[in-house]
Amino acid sequence: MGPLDSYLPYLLNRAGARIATAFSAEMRPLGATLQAWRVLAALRERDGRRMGGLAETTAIEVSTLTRLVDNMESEGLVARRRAPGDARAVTLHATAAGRRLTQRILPIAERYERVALAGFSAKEAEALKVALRRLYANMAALRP
Amino acid sequence: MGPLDSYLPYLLNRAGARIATAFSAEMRPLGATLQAWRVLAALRERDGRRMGGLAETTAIEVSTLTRLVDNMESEGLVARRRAPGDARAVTLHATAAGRRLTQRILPIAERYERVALAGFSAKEAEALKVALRRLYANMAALRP
DNA sequence: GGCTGTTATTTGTAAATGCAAATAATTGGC
DNA sequence: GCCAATTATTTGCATTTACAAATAACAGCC
Repeated sequence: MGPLDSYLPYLLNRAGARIATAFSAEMRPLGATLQAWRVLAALRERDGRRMGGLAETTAIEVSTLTRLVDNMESEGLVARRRAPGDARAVTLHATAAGRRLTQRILPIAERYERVALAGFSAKEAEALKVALRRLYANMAALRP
Repeated sequence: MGPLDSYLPYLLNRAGARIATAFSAEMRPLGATLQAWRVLAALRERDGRRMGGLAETTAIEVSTLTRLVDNMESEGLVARRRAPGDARAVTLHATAAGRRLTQRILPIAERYERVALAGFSAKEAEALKVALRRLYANMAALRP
């Protein structure tokens, strides 16, 4: 293996960590966290998801998610309901307060997208996204 | 903001998390961790780095790194030395055992690079790396 | 040479994380 | 309809993590 900064997982993690750290710092004054935002964003896209599905799309471990949702629930941002037709499953729903918080975070998220992609042409940005989706799919190969 | 999976920080994190989880699982039987590997890889590239620089290149928080290095040191993988010319600073050095472990991990790391980039042409792979470096540089803009 | 402010690392502490085990409920045979 | 195997979520527990404060040593200025 050559220099570290030609190693893809390294580049990926390094960029991801930098965005995550900066974004987390922005969340703090709002009393939110990056992970909570992920959950809210996922629910904004489709409300009433199950814990398992939510874990999958947010890339948060289910047991971690359980406790994160505990907190968010006690803060009144989301509510758990029993899934209709399957009493094992739980569906998660954003509350009005949750949706309000989502609206406050959205412009910040949009700014991050812009800053991250500053200097990229539309074509380059799209190519990067396509590549990241592909890479994600590739990694499914050696999953547990 | 549109669908989640057109949001760049999301794509980045999701891909990164998947690689990290899978790679961590591979490290376990070796008695290593992903973070320890990052340190070893950074030392392989240049031994005798300082803690601060190491934190920077590995994207591990310095206080986290201190304790990670404590562990690695007690496992005999690395050794701290006082930096010559500056008694505040510490330089970190891989031991023979550390280098042996590095050699065992290298082929795994190389496999991950291959799997992640499966189906990418050399040109596409390089474009992705360039984009990730650029993105990383862009994010320096709104750092603490 | 002795302050003053800065830099490098560590430590205190509370919260987040992840694996494994536990719990609860479904499904598919039979 | 009952049992075994599977699926969805939660809990137990030990580790990792990050922010902030503490410590230690340097650098420049007078």
